[in-house]
Amino acid sequence: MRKENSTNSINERYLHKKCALNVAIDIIGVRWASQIIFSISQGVNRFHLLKEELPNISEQVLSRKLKILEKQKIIIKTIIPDSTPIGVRYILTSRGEDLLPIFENICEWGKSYSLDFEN
Amino acid sequence: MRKENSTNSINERYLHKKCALNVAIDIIGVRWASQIIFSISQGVNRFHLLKEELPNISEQVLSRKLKILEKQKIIIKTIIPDSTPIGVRYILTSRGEDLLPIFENICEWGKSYSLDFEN
DNA sequence: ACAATAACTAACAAAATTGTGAGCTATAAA
DNA sequence: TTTATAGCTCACAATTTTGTTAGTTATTGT
Repeated sequence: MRKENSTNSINERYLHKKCALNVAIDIIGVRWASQIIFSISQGVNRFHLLKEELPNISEQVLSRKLKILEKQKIIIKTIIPDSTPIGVRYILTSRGEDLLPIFENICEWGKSYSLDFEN
Repeated sequence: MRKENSTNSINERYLHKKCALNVAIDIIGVRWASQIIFSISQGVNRFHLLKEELPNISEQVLSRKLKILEKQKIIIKTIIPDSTPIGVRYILTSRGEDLLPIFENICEWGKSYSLDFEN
């Protein structure tokens, strides 16, 4: 899937090495990721709930994004005991929770930005 | 270039409307953008200096990114008077400067993240 | 037996971002 | 007059991300 030797990949690695800012940006900067993390923090923490909350996301895309966030240790997938059909709940790790105050700041910045442009 | 009626565009608009967090993320989350803003804040504020600092970026890509940041009113392009060949200097707007403390936080988060993964 | 629900997955296609190669303008120094 | 520097722009191609369609498993309720 990913070509390790494309300029694209080389540039990605270059930026990651240059500054951890770029590492973080590549995690939170992809579509849906920040919104999913925020939604989970608000209690929208199950597959079908996220599907309702984000009506335009397909199941395959949601599944993919959750899997990536899990691999990045930002969320943990837990099985709800004694549930049928089997229930899954996603919770934030402490690393995931550390993002929430940052999101607050980014959001504030975004609001003042939107004021100028969307109106 | 951009298809206004693709699901991709519709989803983008949906997320922007849902929360300004997603507006901001779409600005700072594209390749090179955050690094360029940070570099300019450090005095690497001319076209050729940025080219040196980021050896893997092509002139066309750098030019494109600067133009977008200018349109977003994050940087301002100023002509250096009485310079030959004509010199250009990029400076951050106050909106651009407001990003710097946020970048600090994101960077800190990225560092602790990298500790777990890159080593 | 059949539909419904939760939570996926695989193969594929479309769209968007990112990068390439060549060329341009203007000025000045060698 | 050729070369160098600063700062670009164009048309195009490669790569990556994002979205689509059609399934699957397992269990419960009807």
